[in-house]
Amino acid sequence: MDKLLDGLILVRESYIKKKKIDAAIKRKFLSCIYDFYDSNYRHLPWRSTNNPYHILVSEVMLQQTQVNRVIDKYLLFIKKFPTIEALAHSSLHDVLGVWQGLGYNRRAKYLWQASQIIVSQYNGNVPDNEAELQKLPGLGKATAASVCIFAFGRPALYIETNVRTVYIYSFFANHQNVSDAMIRPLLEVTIDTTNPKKFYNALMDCGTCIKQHYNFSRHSAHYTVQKPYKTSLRKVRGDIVRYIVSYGATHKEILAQRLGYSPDKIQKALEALCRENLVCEDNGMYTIAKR
DNA sequence: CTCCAGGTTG
DNA sequence: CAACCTGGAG
Repeated sequence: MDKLLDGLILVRESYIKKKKIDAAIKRKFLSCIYDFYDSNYRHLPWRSTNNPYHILVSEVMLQQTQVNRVIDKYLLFIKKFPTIEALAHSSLHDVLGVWQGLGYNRRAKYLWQASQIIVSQYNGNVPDNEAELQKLPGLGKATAASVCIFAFGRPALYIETNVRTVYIYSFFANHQNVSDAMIRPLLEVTIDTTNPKKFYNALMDCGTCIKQHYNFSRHSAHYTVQKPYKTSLRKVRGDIVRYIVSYGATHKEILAQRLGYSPDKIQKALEALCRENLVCEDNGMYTIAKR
């Protein structure tokens, strides 16, 4: 791992000297990340499948959560919903039940809706190009690219936190506010089009390693500071969904009482959840939405 | 207890 | 650009 960090510093120095990435620097960069990858490969369940639906599930989970928290949920999810048809035909209630612990409930709903669109409009086949993938709910630029890469082996340009870390460490270590627009051209010339899956898997593992030693997130233009937890509605919303998922339809006064929030907070959270169609009201009782 | 990781949506 | 969620780290 010191070998990775030191090797990439040599890449950085050559790049500063030559001010561009020539064939020699590209070769050096790739050999650094592949050497590391060959001896530090992480055996992750979604790396040993070619099932595009399973890849889609893993990528949606990974866009919001760190690897070690996704592994068990991913295995549980594909066990419970082994095919895209199984997911499409399940209730949102059941999907959210498996999702609890991952966070961001609306993304579970987007994934569920995406599965229904794929079944009804794509004959159950996950689209294999970025434009179509990006039309699906919950898939933006990054996840569309990652599905192209990991499900179909296409050399898409994929920029997420680990990729940013590797490129900032290798090429922008003394910069502030590095934007994705600055990273993209370097990614374009360094990408290993002969094996995009291996290339990006290696970047993921290298990024994770580098982060254990340096935190470059503040160098990225994407870095933001979160609002304080207590002044937001996040926790209340999550608690409500978790309660309804385990106990079924519930009256709002019961929610306030059981969860220990003021009726006002419960009311506000319920309004937001209903507005997003995650929860709905059925004469005084709140349940998980049906669609 | 506070801080922090993560990409998409509206 | 703010909101979304959870749980591990400090």
